[in-house]
Amino acid sequence: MRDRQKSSSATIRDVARKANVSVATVSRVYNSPETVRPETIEKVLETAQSLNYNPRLAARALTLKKTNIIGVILPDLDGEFFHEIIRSIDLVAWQYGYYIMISASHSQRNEVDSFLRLMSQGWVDGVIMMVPVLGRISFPLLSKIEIPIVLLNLPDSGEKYIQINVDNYRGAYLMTRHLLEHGYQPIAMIQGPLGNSDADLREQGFLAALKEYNLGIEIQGIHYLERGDFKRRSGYLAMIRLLSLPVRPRAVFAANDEMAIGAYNAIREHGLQIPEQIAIAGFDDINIASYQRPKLTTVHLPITELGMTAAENLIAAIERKDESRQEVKKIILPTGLVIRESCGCLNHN
Amino acid sequence: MRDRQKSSSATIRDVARKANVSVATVSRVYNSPETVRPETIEKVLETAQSLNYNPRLAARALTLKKTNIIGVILPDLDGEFFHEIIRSIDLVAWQYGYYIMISASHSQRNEVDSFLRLMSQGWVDGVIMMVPVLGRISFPLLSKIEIPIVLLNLPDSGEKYIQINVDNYRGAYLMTRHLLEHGYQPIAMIQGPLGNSDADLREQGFLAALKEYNLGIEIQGIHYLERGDFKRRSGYLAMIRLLSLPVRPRAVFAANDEMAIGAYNAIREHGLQIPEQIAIAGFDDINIASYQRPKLTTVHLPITELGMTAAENLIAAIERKDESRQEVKKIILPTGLVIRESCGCLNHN
DNA sequence: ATGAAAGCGCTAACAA
DNA sequence: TTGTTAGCGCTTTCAT
Repeated sequence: MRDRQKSSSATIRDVARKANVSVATVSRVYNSPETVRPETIEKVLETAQSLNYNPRLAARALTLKKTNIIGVILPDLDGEFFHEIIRSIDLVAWQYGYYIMISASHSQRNEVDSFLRLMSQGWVDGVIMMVPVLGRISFPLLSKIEIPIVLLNLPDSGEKYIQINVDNYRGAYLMTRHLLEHGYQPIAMIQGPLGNSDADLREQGFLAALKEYNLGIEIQGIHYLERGDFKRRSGYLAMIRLLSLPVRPRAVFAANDEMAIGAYNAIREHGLQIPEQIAIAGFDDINIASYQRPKLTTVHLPITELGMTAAENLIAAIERKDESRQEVKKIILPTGLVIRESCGCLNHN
Repeated sequence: MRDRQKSSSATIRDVARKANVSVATVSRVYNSPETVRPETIEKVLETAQSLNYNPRLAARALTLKKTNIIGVILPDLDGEFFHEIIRSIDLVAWQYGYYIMISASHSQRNEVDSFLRLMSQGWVDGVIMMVPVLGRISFPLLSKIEIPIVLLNLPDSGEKYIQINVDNYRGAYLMTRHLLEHGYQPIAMIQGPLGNSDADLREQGFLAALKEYNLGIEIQGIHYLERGDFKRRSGYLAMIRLLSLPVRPRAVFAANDEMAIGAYNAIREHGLQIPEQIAIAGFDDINIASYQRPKLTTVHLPITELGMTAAENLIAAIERKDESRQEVKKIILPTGLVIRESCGCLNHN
């Protein structure tokens, strides 16, 4: 009458009973084994195994107020980036014994806010969040959250969170200089969408390099800056406008690879050669960049590092007790040039 | 002396006290509002809001033995598939109020088994799992898990789980027939890795179509089946072997798009034209398939449907009480042809 | 080194 | 309709 072992999994009490110890001892075996006698440990562990016992994490979470889950909120990213970010976060999370809970924001869902509410329901110990544009994030709401947050790729907003960025400015600056050094002029840029901080910084880097050469976006009254929206088609359209200029740009720097590929198409349609007549450079180093013909020269984004750094910092913040949990910190990860065929500079080096 | 409102979030008791009701009433407001008076509901909700109260899910999980989290275990997928699967699962999970916990299996981690253990720690109500090859999965371990499991894209193993597959056989069959109908002969196939069930089924579909035309993989003593490993390079190498045959195949069906793209390169290197001299078809319909020149004809995989169906079935199984939780069910999702340029059949239709 | 017991926040009988 | 109370499975003082 006493062995009504529920077929569902065993609890700490079952183990304690069967091993003739108290539940406290069983608990200790798992949490502070150094305080319990070796033989006891062994006995408990054996019993546990025979009962197929595993500590129920939810119960643990209740007492400890810690779930060991970290939330990851991502916008509508390119599949490749998405994958890479998750992978890298997962990699370090796993190492530290954390699980990851994901929200891939679909366009039909109020991504950030709605998920943040869930976060506040206590499922996660911390959050890694990437928001596409500053306006999309609600700082008042964010500030209600009492758990550590790591913000990815957000413009400098003066807000006090751990922020990890990629060096858009420098990447653009270096690429532009590279193009300039090889004598290309005029150089045009196909910009990203208005209000997108990545786009803004890339433009600034571009302009800074031009300025060093005493150039600007306007030469002889011709304007060499076109705006796109990061999508392929906008690159195509922007390129068409650029091609109809009285003086064609000798090189075009697209603010991302997708637009660069769009530009490829426009150029091909006009029967021009890349890089012989027009050099092209992109930004992001997405997978297909290297499959283009000619292979696209671009700026590499350190996605893996971004994810790993985010996870490391978040976990550090979580595990740093009380004080200074909401650390303020800004990390900028370096970008690097990937010189391939489309800029025509490969063998001049 | 009594208002030591901890700055950390409020509990159900705080709300009850402040609203002058019992905790049971507060709980009811959230779980069965129809059993409580409207005015009371309002009062409770207001108080809750003023206290910034949210039910602590971990506590709820403890009593209910239900976390509303579903686990997703994926192998080392292509970024695009990965993204798509997660997105689609997330989409329906969200709808039903579930969260998703992910494990992206890195090669350095014993993916399945180790994560399954975590699953058994009670964090998740069910698991969606996709394993690349049958051998990689441990059924003995699986059978210890007491929660519903949905298996994705697994070969028919006779095991009793909910399984959702994609119709590899039929896709390959249809594509082969398509090629045959347009008079191509001989047709070669670049196969996937040994033991991979997707690959096997694709081969079977291919052979079935050939047989209908009274053909086989061997014509005049020449063998038209080459094995690859689903990676681009193996497609390239296989194609080179195919090109050195005494009688070149008129069409080549690669068991996936990556290998088809590898084949493109080999063909180009030999100075041959696609599809004029050799028609090519792939399988998977990955993104870059349409960026190739000529655009790759391929078989479309219903990834979104796969993820959504998986999530729907898993949740149904979770919510179906006790009886028949471990339903046995096998769903096969249809694949479809995507006729583009590389098969040269576009305008014959 | 080990045990007894209180409590984490919530739900669900059972009573009223 | 609402309140009381006993757990859910675990950790952690405080005793022993």
